[in-house]
Amino acid sequence: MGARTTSLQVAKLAGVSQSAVSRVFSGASASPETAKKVRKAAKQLGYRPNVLARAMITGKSRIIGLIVAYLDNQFYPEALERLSNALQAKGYHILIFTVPNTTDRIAGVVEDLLDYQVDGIIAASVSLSSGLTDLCVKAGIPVVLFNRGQPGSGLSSVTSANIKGATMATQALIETGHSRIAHIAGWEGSLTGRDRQQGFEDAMACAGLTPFAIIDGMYNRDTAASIARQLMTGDTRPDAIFVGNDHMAFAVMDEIRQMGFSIPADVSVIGYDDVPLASWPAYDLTTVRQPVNRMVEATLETLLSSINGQEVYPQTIEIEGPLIQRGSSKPIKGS
Amino acid sequence: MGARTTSLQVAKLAGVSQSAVSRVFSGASASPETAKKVRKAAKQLGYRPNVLARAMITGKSRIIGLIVAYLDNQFYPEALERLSNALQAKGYHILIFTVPNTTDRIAGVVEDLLDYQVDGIIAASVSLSSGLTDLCVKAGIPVVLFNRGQPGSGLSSVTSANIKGATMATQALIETGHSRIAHIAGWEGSLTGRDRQQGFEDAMACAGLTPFAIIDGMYNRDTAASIARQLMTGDTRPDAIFVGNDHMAFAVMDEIRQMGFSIPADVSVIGYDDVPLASWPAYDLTTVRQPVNRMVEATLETLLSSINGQEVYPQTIEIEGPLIQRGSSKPIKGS
DNA sequence: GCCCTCCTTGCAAACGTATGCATAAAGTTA
DNA sequence: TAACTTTATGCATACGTTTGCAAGGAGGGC
Repeated sequence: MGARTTSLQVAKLAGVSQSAVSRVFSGASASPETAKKVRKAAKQLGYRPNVLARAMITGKSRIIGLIVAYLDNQFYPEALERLSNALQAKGYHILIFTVPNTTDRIAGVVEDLLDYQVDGIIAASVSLSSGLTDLCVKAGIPVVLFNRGQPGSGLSSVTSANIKGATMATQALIETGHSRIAHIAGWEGSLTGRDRQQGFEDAMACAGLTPFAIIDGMYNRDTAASIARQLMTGDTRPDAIFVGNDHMAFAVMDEIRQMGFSIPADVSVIGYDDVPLASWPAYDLTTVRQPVNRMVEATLETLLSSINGQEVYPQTIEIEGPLIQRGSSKPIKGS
Repeated sequence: MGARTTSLQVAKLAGVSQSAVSRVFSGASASPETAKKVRKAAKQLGYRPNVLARAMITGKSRIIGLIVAYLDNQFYPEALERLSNALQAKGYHILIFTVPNTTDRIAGVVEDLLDYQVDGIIAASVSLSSGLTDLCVKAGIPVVLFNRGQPGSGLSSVTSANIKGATMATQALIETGHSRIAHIAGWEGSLTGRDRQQGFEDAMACAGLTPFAIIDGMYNRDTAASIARQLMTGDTRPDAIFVGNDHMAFAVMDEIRQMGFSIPADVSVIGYDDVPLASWPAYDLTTVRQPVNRMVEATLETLLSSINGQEVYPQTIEIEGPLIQRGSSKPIKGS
């Protein structure tokens, strides 16, 4: 057992050379009759080409490394599933690397990745130090950042139009009569978080309003919840909270409701991402949609054309998504 | 670019043979001074061993194939994260294969898996036809079923003690005064679903009660929701519903609340899994905990000892978890 | 000082495939 | 039919490692 059949054994059975077998299975030219003999013998022996051996010689492993940090945020499993399905359809597969919250362990992870000779890397919500970036570039391995830009890194990135989305969300709050608007930001170490905060600030300034508060929620449920409690405890309270992502927004809603407040009567809440859970009645969260499908498509297109040798200059792709009005914020008048 | 440094280049720089370099990096014996020279040269060149080449010769790829179907059920991302972290710590990595809901495409997926020369396979909530099982056995690749048993398959499996857990949940409902208890089952094509149903029926029979209804929810949100609506629409309604997993239970709660009923005043709801979301205040779901940690540990222990050549007879491991009492069911009297 | 053992090291052969090169066969054109 | 082009095939090498084998050197016991 454990001895898989090789192309040589197939060759012998089919009465041809090992090269012939290889050519049949790698799509190179071969006469119809040889192909037939080879396929018959292969089926008989249950032969399938060894991907690793093939990878050694071609230099293409057909493995894509995926680095992912926040698997508890529903956005990422969904993205993972779509990435995986799309890649599988193209004959690639995902080698997954989960990275602990601490950023320092990422170095080891990237090195591990390179050891596997991956054809490309998708970094979801993860920042790469310039040293690591160099490592990948030097190894000739394309990297695409998913849902997290990194200016000056020279890497391609695919995100939603975070500034614009946050602006839309904030404007919607302003237009529905809110004036004491707080923002629980995403982690300020991430461009995505900073951009959403930027959009918030722009919209506020544009309306001549001062933010009620801006506090870093670290993309963390507990942090966000305790910030929400703090915000709702003072003598003057916000009448709306724009939260840096849905994952935190759920915690905020939970906390606020537990304090006895009503959403949106006492305070409106808007999130960002539109994860499936946002549409579930228990939360019914107004939020800015990140179009996962199109983000995934753009990511793969960028990555795969890099892999296929087309010189792709680092591009920063931003995809716009609509504001999805739901029950956690006051409805727009007249609509 | 793209030209990674090889052990041969390191050898030349260090003034030793290529074998020496290999031995240093594969942990074989080498004198301290050689090791030092090699490491220095390696660091200077940025050398790291090529895992694929190593895999070719050793026959060990240090890749574990993971087949997973329901990534929208929060239980699986969580399990995935823990599996990945634990495996990373042991020098393994996960090649992920998402499988569409249709069961027929699994064949192709398993073949793809074997092509990558994976050292082992974890099938999460997926059934393998006997043909596929044979394929893996013949290839000498150990398979462990995670959260889904498959009697007679000859494969090891790790699940929670589903019959017992379901019995506990049902008993809790009975003890708190419910008598018209319905069960929205997991997919009847899965042993996990059948076992939980079994536990439900046992407990009911034991108490001399007749199930109010037993309907297959297919592990699907929409299906579960429409069943819930149907159950709550008749003139006699259940006073409790035991749902086959949390994922469906959330849909059931959403639907019931939207109909204007109150939980647990009008109807108690109990789920199964204890995913993180179950403890969030919006649902506060009473549920049977599946101890993910211990299930992951057991899975890896079984899998890795198989991989390391220890003859492991197929084992069926069931891990017990407690009932977690929360607000979606009436509290036990006196507690 | 001799023999034996142990540790270290280099040589060379694998692992299973893809592919350049040369040759043979087949087809095309005049 | 001859010359030339295209297509098919086998041989041999290469990919980057691990590892059995043999040889060399160091050290210990007598």
